[in-house]
Amino acid sequence: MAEETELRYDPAAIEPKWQQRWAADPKLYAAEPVDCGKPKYYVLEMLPYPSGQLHMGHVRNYSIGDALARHMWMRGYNVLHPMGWDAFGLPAENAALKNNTPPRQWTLANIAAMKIQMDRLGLGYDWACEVTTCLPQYYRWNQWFFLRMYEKGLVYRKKSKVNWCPECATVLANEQVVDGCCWRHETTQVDQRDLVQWFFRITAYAQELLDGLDKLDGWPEKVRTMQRNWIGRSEGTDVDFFLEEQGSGVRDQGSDAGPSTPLGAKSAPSSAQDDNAVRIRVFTTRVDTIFGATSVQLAPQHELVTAFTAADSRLKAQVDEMIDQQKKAREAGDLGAIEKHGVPTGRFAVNPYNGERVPIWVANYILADYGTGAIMSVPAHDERDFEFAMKYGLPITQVIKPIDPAVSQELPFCSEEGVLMNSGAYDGLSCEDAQKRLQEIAVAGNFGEPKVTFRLKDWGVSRQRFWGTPIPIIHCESCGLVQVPDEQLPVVLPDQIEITQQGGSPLSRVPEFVNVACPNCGRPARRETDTMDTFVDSSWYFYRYTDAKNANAPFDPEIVMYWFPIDQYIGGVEHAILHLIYSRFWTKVMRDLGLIVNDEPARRLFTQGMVIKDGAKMSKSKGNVISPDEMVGRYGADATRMYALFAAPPDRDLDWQEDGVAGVSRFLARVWRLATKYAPLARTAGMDSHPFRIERGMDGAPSTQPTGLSLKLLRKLHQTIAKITLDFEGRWHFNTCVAAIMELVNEIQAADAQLAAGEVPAPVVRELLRSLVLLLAPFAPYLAAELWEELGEDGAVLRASWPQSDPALAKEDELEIPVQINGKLVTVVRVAADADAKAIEAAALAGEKIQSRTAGKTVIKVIVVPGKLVNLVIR
RNA sequence: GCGAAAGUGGCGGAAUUGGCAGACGCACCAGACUUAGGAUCUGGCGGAGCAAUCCAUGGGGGUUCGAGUCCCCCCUUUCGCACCA
Repeated sequence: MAEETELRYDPAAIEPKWQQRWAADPKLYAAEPVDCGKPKYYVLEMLPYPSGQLHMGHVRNYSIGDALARHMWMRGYNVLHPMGWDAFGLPAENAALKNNTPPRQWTLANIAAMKIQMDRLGLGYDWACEVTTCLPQYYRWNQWFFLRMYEKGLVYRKKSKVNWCPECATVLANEQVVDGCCWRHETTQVDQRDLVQWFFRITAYAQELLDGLDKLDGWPEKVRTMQRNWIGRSEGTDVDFFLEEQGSGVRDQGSDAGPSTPLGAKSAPSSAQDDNAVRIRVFTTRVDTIFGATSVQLAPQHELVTAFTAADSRLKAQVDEMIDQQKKAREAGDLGAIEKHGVPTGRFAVNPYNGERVPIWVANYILADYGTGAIMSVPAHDERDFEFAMKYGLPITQVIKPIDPAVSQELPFCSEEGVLMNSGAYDGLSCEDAQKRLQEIAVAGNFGEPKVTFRLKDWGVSRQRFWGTPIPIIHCESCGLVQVPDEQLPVVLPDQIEITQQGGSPLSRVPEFVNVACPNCGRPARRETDTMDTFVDSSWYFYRYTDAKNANAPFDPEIVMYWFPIDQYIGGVEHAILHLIYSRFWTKVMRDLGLIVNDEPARRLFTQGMVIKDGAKMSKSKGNVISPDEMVGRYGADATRMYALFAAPPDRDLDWQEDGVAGVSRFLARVWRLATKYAPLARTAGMDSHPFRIERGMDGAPSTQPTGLSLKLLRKLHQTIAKITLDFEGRWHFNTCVAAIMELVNEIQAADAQLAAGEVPAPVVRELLRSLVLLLAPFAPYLAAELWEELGEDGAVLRASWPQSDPALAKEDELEIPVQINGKLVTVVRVAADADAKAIEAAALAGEKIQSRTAGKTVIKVIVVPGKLVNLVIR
């Protein structure tokens, strides 16, 4: 065997060879037709943004998904395992600015580069259903959906304060604002601007999106909680306080020329409770405390404040300063830490329940965009109001006392375990009863109603960018907003465009794009120049995969019905609210459009941990980025992927240590040597030989039974099969799967001398190696393919059946039972695996160490757990 | 501040139901082989001790024959939310 030393595991030779073979076999990873008769399995990984470079997070995500897909193929499923590109978005425009490369060209080149990286990694995707969101074949359906939603009233336009990122020069959704800064530019503070924007009415589905979470038991609880908090449902009451008229002189002075009276008030009524009085609507979850309201607090941006300040320059200055201060705090990133601060407006409001007059203040802690932007302040029963009242010496009136007299009455008392006091006719009612009663009164008196408020806002989708889906609307001077007719879709992005850093939408500077005949009246009109948020693209791309080439519809409902819901979705937890809530919304909209029947996109969701390096997130700025190409080049794709699965359980963060990759690579080399060495022996056994699978005879007893070393190795094999199979069913601790394969290999390796001496029959060797390769196939596909061929097997290893564990063979016939005295380990005894408690106890007591330790002592109690342990309690 | 997850050797981690703590790998140490290699093989590797043994899963208490695992209190780290009325 002189040449043996020259043979080495060489991934650089093996991997390209199989890449070529696989590329020549497009059927290999292809989904089969819906009528193929097999059970389906849809495994989906989040599609990447084509930055040009895969990063380790992708490698990890895709290694998990690919292992699962390969396993399911081997289990005989019809697997859909697609990949695509989230190809619209700002970086392409930035690159265009920097390199003078058109976004399209830049993006498509990046896609080509990343596809090569994916192929090198050996990821088994069905490229026939590839989706690239920046191509008109895809985004025309964004436009189509937009129009269908527009027709259903789910799309609307409104002028609103929007989050504006000066760096992106575009609007951001609330979800894209993190600590007051842009999610892409973490140090760039977001401005507020007034713009007319397009919105998707996601709030129409707020309740359903919330309710659906309870049924998504295949999703991590963490994600469900985050979505619940984001939707932020709260039940309460809207109540109108009445604006008390000022002394007639003051009022009359400003009323004509001054601010338009807010909230539809007409003339100045004499009575505050007149039907025509200006109403200040507040939202409260604690209407039961309303008798303790000692002021009304308005957000600085509240429209009534604007009205007040128009006539009061001193107040205006104070309010402006407050808004400015909020802005600065946001810049500093500690909006929450800002001290409560307010100014009295000098105006008063009347409590509709008792006619009490309370001052109206403007306060910096009132959010303009939640509820009504106005609250009633009840210092005795709300911590924030308490803090505020203490600061400004506002009265604090207790109106709730605890039910349990033992509970401290110290204010603020915020519990709802109480009864009313100082509340007139309602004294003595429980908080809960009072809320109901007071709501009824408000409805009857026409000054309020029960109200459910959500924190979730409608989804602003307008972006003043070039590289996105054009919004398919035409502005016509005579017809207004006109839909682009379906047959004119897609509205295609112009090719020739100069990207500049000027504000506003780049498309507005392309006359050929903007100028269009109105589809309605034919007169000159202008196209909408906003493009859609890229989260639109990723909200439904996984439906398109099932029928990616359909030119007549976004997809064929029949095909979607077969594949959906997604059986397993895998991605990073950073998408827990943005992408995953939009996707759920889109699914419900498509269902209500009659396109699909499923309520939710994905049955199971798995969020993998981050890949970190030296305890910190990999980032260019920290200079700790490890490139997948480098790893693949040095150790091969198999070692890189397998390390990504081995180094930590998939749901936890993974610290990338190159030494670890080298270790996995050494392991694969060991497998390669072992398999190559004994493959010739294995091949001498016939293809159908399974001599040591236990056949049951007529009497139920095994008719063939391996013995000695063969038994030992086969037992380990079948234990390993059982362990890994179980993990694929749901626990997904692939790190221990890899460890189990290593143990198996170690055990076979330890028998090297006997194997070499021919002490193990060829059929057993074949069985061992064959199964080892099958177990390896989801984790190290290249090596598995290579060794499969080496073993003389026909066809792709992916088409072979996943091995089955034979429980009879996996079962140990002798066990080591630990024997404890008073809970401390003293010794172990070997007993038959099926020994009963009595036999185990006898064996334990017979042991020498036990004898000497119990001599002269009293054994009070003997605990025997068959198969587990013996514990002697002695004194 | 609120909520969630986590805390185990020098390091990544294992222990699926309360039952031999440290599987598997890395690093390290010793040895073998040698065409000297970032190769391979053998052995060792939580701490203390010559040893028998004792101590050890962030800290402290508890339940139990028995606790990394269950309960209570505390500490630390990470993540999410953070005036949502």
